[in-house]
Amino acid sequence: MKLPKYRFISNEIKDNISSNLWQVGYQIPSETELANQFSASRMTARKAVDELVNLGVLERVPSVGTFVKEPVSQSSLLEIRNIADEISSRGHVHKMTVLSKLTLIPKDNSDFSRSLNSSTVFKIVMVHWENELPIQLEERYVSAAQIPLFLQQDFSKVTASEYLSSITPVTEAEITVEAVMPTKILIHHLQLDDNTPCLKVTRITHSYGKPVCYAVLYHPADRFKLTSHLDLAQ
Amino acid sequence: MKLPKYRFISNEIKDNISSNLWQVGYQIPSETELANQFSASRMTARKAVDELVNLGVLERVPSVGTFVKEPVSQSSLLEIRNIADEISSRGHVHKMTVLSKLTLIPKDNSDFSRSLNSSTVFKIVMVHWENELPIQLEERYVSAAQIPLFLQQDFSKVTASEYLSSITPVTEAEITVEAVMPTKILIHHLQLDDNTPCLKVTRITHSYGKPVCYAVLYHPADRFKLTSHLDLAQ
DNA sequence: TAGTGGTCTAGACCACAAA
DNA sequence: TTGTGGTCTAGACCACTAG
Repeated sequence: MKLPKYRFISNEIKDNISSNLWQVGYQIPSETELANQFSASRMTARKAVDELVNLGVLERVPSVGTFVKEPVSQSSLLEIRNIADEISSRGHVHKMTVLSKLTLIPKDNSDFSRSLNSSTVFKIVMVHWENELPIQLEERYVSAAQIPLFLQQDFSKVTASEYLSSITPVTEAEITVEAVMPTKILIHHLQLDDNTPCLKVTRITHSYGKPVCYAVLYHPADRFKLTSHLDLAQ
Repeated sequence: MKLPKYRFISNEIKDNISSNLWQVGYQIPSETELANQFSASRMTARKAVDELVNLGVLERVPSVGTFVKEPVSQSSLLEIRNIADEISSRGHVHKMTVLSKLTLIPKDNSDFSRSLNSSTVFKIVMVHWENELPIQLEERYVSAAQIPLFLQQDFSKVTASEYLSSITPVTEAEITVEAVMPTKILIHHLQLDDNTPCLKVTRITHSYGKPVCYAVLYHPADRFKLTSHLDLAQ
């Protein structure tokens, strides 16, 4: 029932971070210092730091120090990464333009209405840019009943998926990936040759069993790959 | 450039597992024993075990011992299902034809040689058919040193991925998905129009850290979608 | 009771980065 | 030169399990 000392230390560190006392980029006390502060050996202090490094909360830089790490946006597996983060993690500039916002009463035969199962649906169409080059056209449908303020958000500051997951966590996702030839609209907005295929990613996200969002993402083949790393052990 | 001792120990353990000397459920030597075997302190031996526990390769049972853990079967997440199973689960007939079998001494600049890191590589090219319609062209590269009998298998009975996982379990995978226009060879073998894009799936699988297989799978866009279901909760 | 993993200590030496 | 993390040692005590 007793808390190990290293766990106590790592909890204290976590508290300092979650209370914003130690913000992203902050250099935490050295292992020796932590050991002194908590009257522990360096090995024990180090083990506390180890835990948080493995959790992705801290980052070690040899010979320099240990720092509070930028939290990774979404979950680990075939992670639905935030496109804005992904672009900026490549050191590039992300921009977003909205093509249209609509409120729809879906016909029952459309794909998204079957999935969302809602009487009123918001639709938004956006283009994401990486360094002035369009990289993704995003069509997104959400249930108006669940996310009533969806269309009033400014998605150039907080991406649509960030906004949605701040309201309601994503617990499940269905993903479909296809290769398609672009429509005229896609050719125009993504500035394509007519012979460039596109990756079409259709993603239905659920929150505790309820469908939240139906999204269709188009990416020019020559500017985009989908990658994922799987750890099958465990 | 020197390998830390704990890494050396964990490599030795991994070797014992991947060579099937220590099978699933096997109780590995205790930490004290490992320390003696490798002339290390118990803390160092323990750190080696820690690594593999975190990787999900080993499992500790307090007061009892440490055991080789069951790897989760390949099917769980974003699984690329066995194409034969998938086709027959749709009630269709699967057939496979081999286009070529080769033994290669890879040049260092090829994608697969960088990944496989092997001096001799087997390559096999196959086409999978669903009800007399070609649905996938598979290019597969494996390390000759690791899988010496690869080319002698009859993959119409046991698929290549089944054979490989019977020899050595897949513990990790890197997957890349792209949309590409087909080459002439693809157009011919997959019986395509020249305007049909293809999904190109590149998959590198590892077994306990060692690369096992580099596979490139091409699917006609109009006959194939990649789907996957994710449970993000927990 | 003997053996296991879980925790902890008080040292030590190293390579490296920054001042 | 100083401080950092990276590694390593040779002990120690504990709670727990199994024979």
